[in-house]
Amino acid sequence: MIQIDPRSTIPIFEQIFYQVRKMMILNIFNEHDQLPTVRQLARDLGVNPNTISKAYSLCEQHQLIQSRPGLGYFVLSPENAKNHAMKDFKNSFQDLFKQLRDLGFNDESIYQLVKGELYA
Amino acid sequence: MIQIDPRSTIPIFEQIFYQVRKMMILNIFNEHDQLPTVRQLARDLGVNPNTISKAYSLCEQHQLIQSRPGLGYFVLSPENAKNHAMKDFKNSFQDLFKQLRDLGFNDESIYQLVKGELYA
Amino acid sequence: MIQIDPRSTIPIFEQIFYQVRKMMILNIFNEHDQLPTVRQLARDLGVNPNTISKAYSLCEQHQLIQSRPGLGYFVLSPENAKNHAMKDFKNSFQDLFKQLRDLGFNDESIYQLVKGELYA
Amino acid sequence: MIQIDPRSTIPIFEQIFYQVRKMMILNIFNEHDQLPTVRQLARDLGVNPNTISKAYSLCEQHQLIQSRPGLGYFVLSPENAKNHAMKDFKNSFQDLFKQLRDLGFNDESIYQLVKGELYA
DNA sequence: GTGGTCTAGACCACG
DNA sequence: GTGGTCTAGACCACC
Repeated sequence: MIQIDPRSTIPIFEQIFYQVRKMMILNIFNEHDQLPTVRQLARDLGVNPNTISKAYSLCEQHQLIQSRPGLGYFVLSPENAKNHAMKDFKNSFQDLFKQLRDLGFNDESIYQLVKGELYA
Repeated sequence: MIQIDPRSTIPIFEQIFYQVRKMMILNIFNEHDQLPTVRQLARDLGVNPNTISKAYSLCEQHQLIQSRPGLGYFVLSPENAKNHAMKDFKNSFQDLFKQLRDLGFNDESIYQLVKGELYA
Repeated sequence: MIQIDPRSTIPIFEQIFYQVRKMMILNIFNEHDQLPTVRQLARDLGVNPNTISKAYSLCEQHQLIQSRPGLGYFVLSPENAKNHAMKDFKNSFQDLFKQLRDLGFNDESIYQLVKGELYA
Repeated sequence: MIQIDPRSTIPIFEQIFYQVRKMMILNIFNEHDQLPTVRQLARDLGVNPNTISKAYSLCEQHQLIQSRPGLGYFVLSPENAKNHAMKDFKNSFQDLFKQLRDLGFNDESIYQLVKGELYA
């Protein structure tokens, strides 16, 4: 289910982080579910187990999943996943708005630009 | 006039690229103007001249400025700068929209989200 | 009666060791009492029997309980449990004091810190 | 200046984290100072550069230091280091108090125990 | 079996 | 030169 693009500039471990977060938001991974084991996912994706560990550790840092040594990784809070993602998106939009304002755009013109793109 | 943030995660050469593009859009740099020399700007910003060269090369590559060997770099087309920036912004918005749609958001909810952030 | 937290970072076999020690100190387990059998406790807690064995072995190793092959495990000495726990606590405090002293704290400031926390 | 004990049960990367935090608190590392480079410290301590990276990343996660790719790691906030350490110590004391209370100790007897150990 | 740590060594981007 | 990513493979503790 998890897919990566080895040619992307985004590091593999980050891609996996986003994928796990996404699947938690889409309720494909639910609370208390066990994630694919580090070794299994490494085999499936054809990457090194350390890379998976790094991805899962990143998820754990952000309180999305939890490791139980000897057992595996388990989904902690899909709610956190959603909040985390929304925060990211809001920051991204605010960053873009700020850059546009710095370029002389007023809010009305930004609004028109965004609207045009959304319904393009 | 050009300012960089050494603590930012954005590479310095990219920051300079964006700043040059921005100053062309704001008509601070106008057509045919000469840009600061590589060495001068390197001194002013306290960075490696190679970094300035890389930034200027990036500008040239995108048809914003032009090098005249032995003389320096000169503004080519503020119009190109504006088009280039708009293309970037549109791509950024489209990327965010795509990610949100992948997370199950429909266009109406994306619209509400963006609107809420813009007039926050 | 014995409870564990599978989400804790403390290994389960250690948690069980501490619980047994605690129940001996609180006179819930008294001298000569038989402990729950390895299999029974494993079922009750939903953990691997090997984990229980490891916990009981640890208790035995510290002279808290005694195995009688073919019969089970029996409480040896609640007194030892208490002494063992006190030694642990004293070591923990001494470790913390040492670390604080290494950070430049004098005994008076440590005293104030601890007092503040105790009666917080 | 940084020292590790390879035989300790505490992972090397954590030992280094604590050492860096300590040296920031003791003003051996001051704001904006550059830390030893990853490769240099790896050579000095005789460990793998990846281990140093992991230690430094941990420091960065906790907002103690900051990486500037291509330049090195730099001290961010000795104040954060102090706050972070104090939080750790307070949690440790509270944990010990809680365990003692669970064993039937009242605050007065805990107070006497700690006082006795501190001025032992 | 599981995750966690560590080593050795390669390659890349940035300055 | 710097840090960042990734691989391959080892060893450990825990279950």
